[in-house]
Amino acid sequence: MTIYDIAKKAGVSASTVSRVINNKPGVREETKKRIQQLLIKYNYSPNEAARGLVTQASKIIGILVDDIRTIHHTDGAYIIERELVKLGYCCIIFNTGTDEASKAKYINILKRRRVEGAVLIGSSFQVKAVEQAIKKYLNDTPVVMANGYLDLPNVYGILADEQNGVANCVKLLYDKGHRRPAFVIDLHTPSNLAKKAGYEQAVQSLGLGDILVYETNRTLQGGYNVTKKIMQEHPEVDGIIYAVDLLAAAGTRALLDMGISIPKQVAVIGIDNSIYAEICNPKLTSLDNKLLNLSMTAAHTLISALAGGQPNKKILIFSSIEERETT
Amino acid sequence: MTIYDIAKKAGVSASTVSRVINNKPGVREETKKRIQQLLIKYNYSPNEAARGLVTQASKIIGILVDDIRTIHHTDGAYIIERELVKLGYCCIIFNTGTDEASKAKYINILKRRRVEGAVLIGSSFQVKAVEQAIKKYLNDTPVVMANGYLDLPNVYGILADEQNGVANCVKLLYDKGHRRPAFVIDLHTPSNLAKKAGYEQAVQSLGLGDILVYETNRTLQGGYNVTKKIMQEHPEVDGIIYAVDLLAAAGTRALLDMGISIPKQVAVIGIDNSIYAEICNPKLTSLDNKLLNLSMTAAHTLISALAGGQPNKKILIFSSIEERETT
DNA sequence: ACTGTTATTGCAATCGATGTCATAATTTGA
DNA sequence: TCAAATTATGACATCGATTGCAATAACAGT
Repeated sequence: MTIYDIAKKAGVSASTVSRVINNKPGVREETKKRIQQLLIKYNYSPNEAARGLVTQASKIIGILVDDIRTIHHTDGAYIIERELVKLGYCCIIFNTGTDEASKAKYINILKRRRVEGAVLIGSSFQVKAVEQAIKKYLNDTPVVMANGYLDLPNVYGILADEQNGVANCVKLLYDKGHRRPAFVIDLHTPSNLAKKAGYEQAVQSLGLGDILVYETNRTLQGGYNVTKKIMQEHPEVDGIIYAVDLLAAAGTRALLDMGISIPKQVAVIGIDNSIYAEICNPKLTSLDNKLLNLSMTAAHTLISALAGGQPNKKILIFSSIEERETT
Repeated sequence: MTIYDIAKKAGVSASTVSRVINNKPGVREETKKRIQQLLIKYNYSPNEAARGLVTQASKIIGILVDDIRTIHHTDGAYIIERELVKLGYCCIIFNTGTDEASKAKYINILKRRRVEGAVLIGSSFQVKAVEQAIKKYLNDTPVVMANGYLDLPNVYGILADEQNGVANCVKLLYDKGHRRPAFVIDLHTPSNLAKKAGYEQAVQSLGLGDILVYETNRTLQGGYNVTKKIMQEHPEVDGIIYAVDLLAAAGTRALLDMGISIPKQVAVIGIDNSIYAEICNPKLTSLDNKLLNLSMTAAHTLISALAGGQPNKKILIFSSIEERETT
């Protein structure tokens, strides 16, 4: 059922039908009524692709998510979607994985779909390949990075202040008498490297001795094993900060299984203050990077840019520590 | 940069450029090379909307998710997205909420975008308003329901066998000597009602006395409070089955806080076997509805239907119980 | 050299909308 | 009642691709 079919049935031209559909003036009330009834009768729905072709407005926003195992990234995508749908946009969502080349490929797909804006969720987009792809394909399309930044005229960055956040975690441990903190990292994303830098900075400025950074993969088993390893190699450790709550959750279990009391002997801090932190028993103290806030800010930055506004190029979201039972 | 721009620069017609882009035969090798170089030089990307208009193929799949708080629904959406992207589709994702009218609205949006197929994730799509909207707008578009079914020619249902699954949970408790099971439900979705029916059926067939069904909202606080209430009103209860892992996680904490030992005094079973069940301490025994399997099956059912195949109209996915530390 | 084939290429219609401009219909004013 | 102003409507170009068919070019074969 096209606009022409309706026009024929109504005995008018397509232009008139178009006017009615878009509620434009210049149609006699009587014909308008007649056309509206036909539109309903035949379940007419405009073809947005055709409409977008002539209006040069796809009304599509592209959302790329780097890692779907990261619960707040996927949650963030849904939050952003919800805000944009309110304005009549629709969102195409892709999970790109962490590989650079495939990210560039997805940015090209966004171009082919002629998206009006894009949101890149995850710090791993902060790489050369993405920068080049944006320059090449999304040159005059607003791009908002949720927890990342690239220095391009059309890119807006919303960043969590992770370095200071983690430094504050070390200070919290220090204030509670824990002088030998370790840090567990999984992926080497810019975000995680910032966290690590915060840990190192605080350890040095407080004079807490050697840096103790351990690596593992982002699984419960990984978090469990690395924790046992830490305690075996460095029994003097009395606090562990994990790059994500998931690992911290596994870590607390490892500590309990080793008969170590939390937080008395070893304190634990997770990062993200996700639902995991609350489900855990004992409940995790966690660095709250305000990721919900970050996603909302990303959405509204994009909305502002789409409306032709001049949003801030770079916004820093401050963190706080949600203390629970592991410190 | 359109196909005409490239054509002009190459000194050929748009048709020839189109042939090169789509790798069709009938272009001299030399001109082909020349055009390909220009395509790269000017970063040409085809406008998929224009292409879709003439080919009558949007290459878009619509995914509707009823409740983004349900972690396996959102995960399911990403799994389905990944499978379809491989075939060159792109997915528009909407979260509809549980309200019927808005679901119909989103189905209309899918129509306007001329999606080639749709996936509805969540049992709450199993309602009249959705049935009518599908009939009206997606009449000859394959629609796959992940955990739901509607009797329409173009609808395919992938269903978790929740009723039997929960009945088996009651039997498991029975076999372990727990004779007074309670059941906690949150939303009144068809899925949850099936779970409840399974509970009731098993309690009756095993002759375990009164039905003990409690309601709460899907929050940690809700799960915590309802558990305390159950134990206060019915201290004889020795097993609790929760409609979702999240509530079970909160419930175990409530029991522990009351000084009740798990599973000796009261056993706990969650449903979905999500990451929550593993993060919990003690780790939750959980009914595994194979939701990952369900999502994959949904994706492949849609893919088959898109390819013109005749997939099964209704597929039942059998569940199993993942026993951990709470039974 | 001329005709018959075959390999290249271009013209023009099409997809389903929108929007400009011209024209037809209606209303207003004198 | 007729010109002028206003309102309603339609014809047609356009957006950026694809594609069937016609036209041209290249190349054999005799």
